Amino acid sequence: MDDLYSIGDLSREFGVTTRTIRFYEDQGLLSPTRNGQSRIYQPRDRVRLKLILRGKRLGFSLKEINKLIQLYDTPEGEAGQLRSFIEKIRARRTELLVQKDDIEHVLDELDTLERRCADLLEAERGAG
Amino acid sequence: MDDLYSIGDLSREFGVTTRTIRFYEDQGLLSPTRNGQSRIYQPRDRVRLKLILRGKRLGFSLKEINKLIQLYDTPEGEAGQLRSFIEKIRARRTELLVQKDDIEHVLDELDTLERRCADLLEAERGAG
DNA sequence: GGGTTCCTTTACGTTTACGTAAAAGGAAGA
DNA sequence: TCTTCCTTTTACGTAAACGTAAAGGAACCC
Repeated sequence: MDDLYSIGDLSREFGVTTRTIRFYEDQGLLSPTRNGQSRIYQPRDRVRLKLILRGKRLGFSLKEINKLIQLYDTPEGEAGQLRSFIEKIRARRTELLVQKDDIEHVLDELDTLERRCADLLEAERGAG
Repeated sequence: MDDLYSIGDLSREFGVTTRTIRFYEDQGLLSPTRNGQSRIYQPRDRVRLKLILRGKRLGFSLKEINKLIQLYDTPEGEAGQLRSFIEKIRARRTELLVQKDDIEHVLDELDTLERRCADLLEAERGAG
């Protein structure tokens, strides 16, 4: 229909089970509307699922993902809260920078490994 | 002593519990020597623990980390094995590139969020 | 020789993130 | 109408990665 998705649609599009999607809803990460009993997902729900899966790829727990999402949703005030939010953001950024560094290290190492393997293959071809 | 570490040393240095280190050993990721009953860690064990923790930061499971470590240790031949190793390496690299991209996205978003929070703080200061 | 600290093994408990099975309802197609 | 497919809720099961508690041994300090 008109930019509306069933649970099966999203399941297929993102390669996760319907169980998973329902679980995310149960954890408060998604809140689709209903048509009778059936869940109906709007584009914004789809975007949110995308964000959740990105968070997962980055090793965030669902709880953390929930908090990050709430960070977007609540443009709320109160200085204390805001300051602690900023702290969390900075901590997270530091972690991510470390992760990025890790990734670059590992990419280098993977290059080395692949070359080593290729060399070994060459050697076998020459001898075998 | 002379480049030897107790389990407590490593625990303190890397900020993990001794339970965790023993668990890694139980899973075949570490194999320290012994002095009587006590575990003795050589520099190479320390390096390996470092690798394990980096792997964890990147979201690898202990099983995957085990395989990656074995990739280093076994310069073994047989073409079939090598080809499948190369496949795995390439698949992993693709995943890591996606992760790196994810991280850059999130870093941008964190910047935006932090600025938003800072602005809100300014506003409160002006009003409060 | 009692206290403290560090180490050991054994083993049950816990959290996260789903998997999987059971039982049932609605809608589309032959 | 029968079958098939998609959906629902409920609920027990599970793998990973440790936490935590119990019970004990060895070393050091005063």
